[in-house]
Amino acid sequence: MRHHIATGEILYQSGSAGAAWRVLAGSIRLDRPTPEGDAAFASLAIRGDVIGAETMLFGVYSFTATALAPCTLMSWPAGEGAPVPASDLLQTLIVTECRAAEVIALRCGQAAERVRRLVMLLAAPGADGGGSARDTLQVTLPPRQDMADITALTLETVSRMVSGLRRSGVLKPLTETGSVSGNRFRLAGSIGESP
Amino acid sequence: MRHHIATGEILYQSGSAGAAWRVLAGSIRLDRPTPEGDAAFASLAIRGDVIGAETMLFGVYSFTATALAPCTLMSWPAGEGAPVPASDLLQTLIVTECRAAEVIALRCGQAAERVRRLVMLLAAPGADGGGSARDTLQVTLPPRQDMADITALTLETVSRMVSGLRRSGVLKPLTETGSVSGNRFRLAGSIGESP
DNA sequence: CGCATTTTTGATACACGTCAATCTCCGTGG
DNA sequence: CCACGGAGATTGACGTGTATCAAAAATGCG
Repeated sequence: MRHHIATGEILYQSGSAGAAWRVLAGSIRLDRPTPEGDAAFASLAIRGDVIGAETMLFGVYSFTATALAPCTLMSWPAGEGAPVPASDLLQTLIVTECRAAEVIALRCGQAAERVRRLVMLLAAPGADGGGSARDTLQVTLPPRQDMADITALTLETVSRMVSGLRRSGVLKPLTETGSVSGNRFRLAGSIGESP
Repeated sequence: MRHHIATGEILYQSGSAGAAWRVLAGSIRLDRPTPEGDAAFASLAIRGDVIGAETMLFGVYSFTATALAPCTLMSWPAGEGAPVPASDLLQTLIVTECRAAEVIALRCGQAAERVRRLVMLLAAPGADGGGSARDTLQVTLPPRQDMADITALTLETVSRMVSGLRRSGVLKPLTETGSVSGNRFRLAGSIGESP
């Protein structure tokens, strides 16, 4: 029932058959095929979001879903055969609209601000072993190319901005127990820092 | 049942009570209030789109809707009291997702391309008196500041690009019978022109 | 250890933002 | 009817933030 995928893995392809999912942890990028044949970034899904709901009408996915970080997923709705309540669909619709608005906002303003906002959006309350890691936020940053696609910047600019966030102390490298995972960070100052 | 609003008019305000609408003609911008107090562009609605569906769950609008051109609207769903079929909600959800993806795409690439794509998106089959105005596309361009907000460019850059489109013959000024409407254009070459 | 991939850093160019002046379009009142 | 004034649109000159090109460094993997 629960499903796990690693960074870079494709959860489903546009056009293939399948069902909807709820993202329990991690982040997912959705791409849609362009008339020119290649795929363009279309949206972002984070913890709590439902993706692939279009299959309930079409049977096939409209977008391609790729993991931006290790993800935990669950098929949606929970009760397999049962019809989906209208309120659940509405809820999904609203969250989707808001997520879209946030992604659109990620493409406004200067590069440093945009990358910072993306990092904040991806951050989740620290889910480390302890249990009650209260107000510490953590992020697993996606590959730079993906961050660039999302923010409409280039890979190089994103890299520079991430370096800046590290230097300014907003991002502190985090080492998993045992191995060193290069893209995991702890966030200083949870919400609304200096610009 | 049918409702008309003019360019610049506000259809509804974020936070106020009301119901959902279907856009029959024209285009609408949706803005969401930011933490800083002001409003930021959130999404775009064009012919066929349903907006304000969140009121079915919350009772109040999450976004502020402003007309970008003279609009014709209709309350949604058509049958007032009746419960909305799940398939209609799904349909709305899917269209919303696609629209969001298109808006996100409007913020990729160079300025000229972006403005051209926005114009194409807003264009509708010529609805002039004739009846069967077959493959002629027409647009009523929004104020330049709104086009700038949508494409994440500046008012001045948008103005330059629109001028470029006029000079290159893509946009041909259109005069209404009698009065001259400054922002109405006819499109040369309906779909997929040279970049 | 050696190779492929990703990330980082640097130098340079250009597309777009910024500031400012002018123009056009309307409505208003003399 | 024309002068006046305001709002939006257009155009120009200039500076800068980011893209681009290129190379080195770090990371992961067999």
